[in-house]
Amino acid sequence: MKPCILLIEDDSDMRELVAGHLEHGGFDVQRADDGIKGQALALQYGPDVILLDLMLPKVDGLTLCQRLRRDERTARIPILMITALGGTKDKVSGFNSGADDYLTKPFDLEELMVRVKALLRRSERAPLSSKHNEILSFGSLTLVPERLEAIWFDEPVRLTHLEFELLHCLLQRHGQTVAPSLILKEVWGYEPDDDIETIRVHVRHLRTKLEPDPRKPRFIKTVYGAGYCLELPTGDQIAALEPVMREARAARPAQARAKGGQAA
Amino acid sequence: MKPCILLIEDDSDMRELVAGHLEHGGFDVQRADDGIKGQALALQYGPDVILLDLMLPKVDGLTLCQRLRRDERTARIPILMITALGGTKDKVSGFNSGADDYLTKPFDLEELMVRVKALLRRSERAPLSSKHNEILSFGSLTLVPERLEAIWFDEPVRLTHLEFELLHCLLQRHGQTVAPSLILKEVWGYEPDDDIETIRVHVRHLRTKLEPDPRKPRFIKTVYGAGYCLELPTGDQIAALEPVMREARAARPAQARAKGGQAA
DNA sequence: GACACTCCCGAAGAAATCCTGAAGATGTCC
DNA sequence: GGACATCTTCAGGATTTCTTCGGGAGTGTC
Repeated sequence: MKPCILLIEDDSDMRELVAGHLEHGGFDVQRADDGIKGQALALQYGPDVILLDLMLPKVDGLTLCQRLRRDERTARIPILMITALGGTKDKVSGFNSGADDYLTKPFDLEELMVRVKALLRRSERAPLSSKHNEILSFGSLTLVPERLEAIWFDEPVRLTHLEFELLHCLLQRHGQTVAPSLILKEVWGYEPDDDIETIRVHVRHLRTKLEPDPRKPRFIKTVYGAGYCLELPTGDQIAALEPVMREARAARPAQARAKGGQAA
Repeated sequence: MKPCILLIEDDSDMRELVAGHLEHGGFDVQRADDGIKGQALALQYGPDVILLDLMLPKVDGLTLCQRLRRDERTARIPILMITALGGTKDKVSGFNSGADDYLTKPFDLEELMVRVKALLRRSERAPLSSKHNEILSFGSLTLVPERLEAIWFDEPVRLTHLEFELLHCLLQRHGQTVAPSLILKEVWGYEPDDDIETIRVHVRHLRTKLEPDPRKPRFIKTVYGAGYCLELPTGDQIAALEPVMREARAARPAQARAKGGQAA
């Protein structure tokens, strides 16, 4: 039985290119060229995965995504969003409408294939959001569990598993100081042990990846004798910080952030 | 069991938008369109979180917030304040009247979600300052155990553990003279020893952080031969003192208050 | 005013906590 | 096995916080 994929994309060239590749890869592909038809087809066929372009006529991708999530019949279908990153912040912060993964144009067809298969695999073993596999967004930060990535001021930052969990833990308690014991329980699953040293190292790694100047943390603050506290910018602060972030990134080699991160 | 949220907002469009999103996110939402109804519903339902708009007919948000805090039955419900103004002034005065978190319009619905969930999680947080976990407020002073901070005349002041405990101890006995032996027992856990010298130093630190002129204490007074006594301004005195505080802060380098405090 | 007592100040030592850099340990992929 | 990424552990140093101490100022009593 071939897995069924719903492809919602208005540009016909792109649509046929992608659809052809998927069909050649052994998938059944349903096509839609706007949001309305997309929603109808999603209900009609109950596809295994939905590929959703962000820019769509009639109903845009974000709205459609939310609608699909709201409807019980389509709520648990994995959605892969296709977008042009680096545009307005609204798009990035809009990932929270319930997508499971994303892909930026232009993308490699093989990479698309890999991601679709990953989504299919995941929906088999983890029927619903068992832990956190939903995209979570807050201001200038977006966490994408599917690819262990943080989109931070419009640029993807690769994280390790523990770094991701740690950041997730702090984000869930944004503005609050989180005690080491709680972090250990949530991220490591430890009990009343106190291996605080390990936390420190991972916090440092997060800082080198996110902070403009890791020596003087702006966002991941430490509260002496109490724990760590995440303080993300909101509203106007985001726009005000953008030049700072850009400059900091230009100063540091990009590879130090994207790949090595801590060792380099 | 769904967590219950009380949403107090006069603008009906905004109210339904937020309420819908929260309900979709798995919350029970009670709605109120003015301060009076809001207070009534808070008592009736005992919600887990209260979303409170600042601009309200009948009773404004700040006043309502203070009232809710004063009433034993609603005192420990987390309050998330929503306002159109982004000025930090309003923000801290929001905290000052007892709010736990703060959001400015326009805000991202997902961000609201994260904050609400963070507030719900508060109960499980590890108490930072050993015993006290709840925001304690009196006039122009608010103690936030969450961050080991005191909001003092609309400006956050970072405290150390002992400073916080000491101030907390004095605030709980506001207007009374607290004997050193009692302070030692409450803050240090000592018994009838007399290490009064240590107390003096910490009182001094508090004074350098809070008093306009630490040499002539206005608020943390010493009662010769008896102990210390906290006397905070009330009512009109607060407004009268604000220019004094502002001037004192401008005269001293900000870093001396926020960071070093005592050593510098 | 002399005296004992209490309190404030500055600073320096002690202790706790945190950061840094780097080295092992482990697991994965080719 | 070797290259690589990740996680943990550790020692040294920097920072923050807490305590202690001597000198001096203030307070109350005789």
